[in-house]
Amino acid sequence: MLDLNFVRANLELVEEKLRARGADPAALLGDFRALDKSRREAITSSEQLKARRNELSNQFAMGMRAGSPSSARKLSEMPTMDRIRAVGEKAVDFSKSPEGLRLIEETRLLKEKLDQLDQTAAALDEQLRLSLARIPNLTRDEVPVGKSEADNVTVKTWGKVPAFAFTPKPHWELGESLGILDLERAAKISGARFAVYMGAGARLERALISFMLDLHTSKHGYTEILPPFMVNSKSLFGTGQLPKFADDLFRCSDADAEAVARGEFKDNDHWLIPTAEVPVTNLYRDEILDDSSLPIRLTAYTPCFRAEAGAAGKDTRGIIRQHQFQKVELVKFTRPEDSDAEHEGLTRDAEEILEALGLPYRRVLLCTGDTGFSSAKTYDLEVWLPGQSLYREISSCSNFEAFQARRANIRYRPTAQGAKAKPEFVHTLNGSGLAVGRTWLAILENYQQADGSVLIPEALRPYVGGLDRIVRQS
RNA sequence: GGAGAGAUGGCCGAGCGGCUGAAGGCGGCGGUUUGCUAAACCGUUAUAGGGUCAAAAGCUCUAUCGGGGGUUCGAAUCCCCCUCUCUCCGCCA
Repeated sequence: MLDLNFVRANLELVEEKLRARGADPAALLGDFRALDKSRREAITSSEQLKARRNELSNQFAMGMRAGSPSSARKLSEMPTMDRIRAVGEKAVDFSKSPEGLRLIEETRLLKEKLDQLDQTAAALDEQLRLSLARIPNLTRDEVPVGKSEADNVTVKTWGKVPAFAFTPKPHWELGESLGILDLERAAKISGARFAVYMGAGARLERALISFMLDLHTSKHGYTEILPPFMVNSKSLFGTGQLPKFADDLFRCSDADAEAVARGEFKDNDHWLIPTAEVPVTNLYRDEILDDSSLPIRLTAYTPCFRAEAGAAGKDTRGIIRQHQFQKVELVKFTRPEDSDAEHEGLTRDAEEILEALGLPYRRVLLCTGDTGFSSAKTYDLEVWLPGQSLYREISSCSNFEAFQARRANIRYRPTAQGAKAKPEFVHTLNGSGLAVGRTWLAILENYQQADGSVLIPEALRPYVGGLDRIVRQS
């Protein structure tokens, strides 16, 4: 979410940034000015009435105290004689006096007006909040302007694309013929876009998870987290999946998509996580972090569940696009001034997994049109897939700046300069390190041999019990 | 699932119908003292949204004691609903 004050003061800039994304500023910001203005007017007049109400209430309290000491002091604290007198005074209670009755009447009238005004103010506030919640993050200036992934810019390329003396096969052929991947039975038990891994295939998937977590925790300084795989809608709002992307999510029977569309986010409904980013980033929702604890670097393995509503017919072969896939995620919380460097570092941490596994890849800086809703800047890592002769996304590393922190209310208290430091929003970042399923298939395609077997990368062998090659299983 | 107890500021913890945004303590910050450190003492220390202001500071108003609703002239305090935490019982991987 963008800062309301910032949008108000920089409306032209916001419009320009939205256009760069290919969004329609008029549709998103349309009546922003008018809405903002009437919201503030409603708040102002409501607060004036409230000030008057409090004033009347004070007058009443003073009247009670002057007219009837019994109300000013606790009976139990009075000497006996005062107590007897105080009880007698109830007959001349201030609340029954003409002045008291006048105050009560004015307050009552005031309340009627106030109830109405407050309703208007709340409705306007809600409208503004909701429209703000649907505006994507502003991309940074160094993000290239472009419409689609065709306009992304390759920043670097690593590794040698392997040359084969034979025609390399796609992973679905390799997986089936090796007997380690069964898509037909997966379709039977769960439907399309699911996979069953068997034998060395299952072992390889598990090995990759451990390998990635180990590298990130021991070498890159991340703390391992194992979060819930279901979250509530408040969390999904916090990281930006809701309200806009409800269709991409699987939700449980207690989750109400229509309520979400109205801008109601609950803490007692359940949705399957589309990425570990959601539970891990929301770990610190509504908290004020200690300055000295930053940056916080967390890594988590989770399955990820995606409805893939808009992807009908896309990537139907193999396991590129699944309703459930495994992923090791990297998440950071940083001071604003550090997020840029931490973003570079996080991307490097993901790249090192690819390098350790000897998988050729390139790093791509996403253009404005391809950058995700919540992100200010995103690098994609794309792994080379010889079976299909193309680079395919295997990691996406984003700096969200304060966008998610503002939605999730994650702050820290700066201690610099000794001045009275007000809490500020942290910057959040995350990236895949890596998508395990796609790493699995990249290994199959890159390490396939003429005889149809697949070599296991050196670094991974300790994780598969020393196995150096996957051969056909019976 | 059943019974009970609880949720208060960065943290702990009082308050249980009226100048209570909230005692006290801890922590933080500033200062005094001190050869340095420590200790002691004094002061200060919530967040958000409005208004004022060119802007900031300041001043001012409003809201906030788990969330929502109600009673009342007035609610942290009384009532109802919900969520979460803890204890006991039941069930369960």
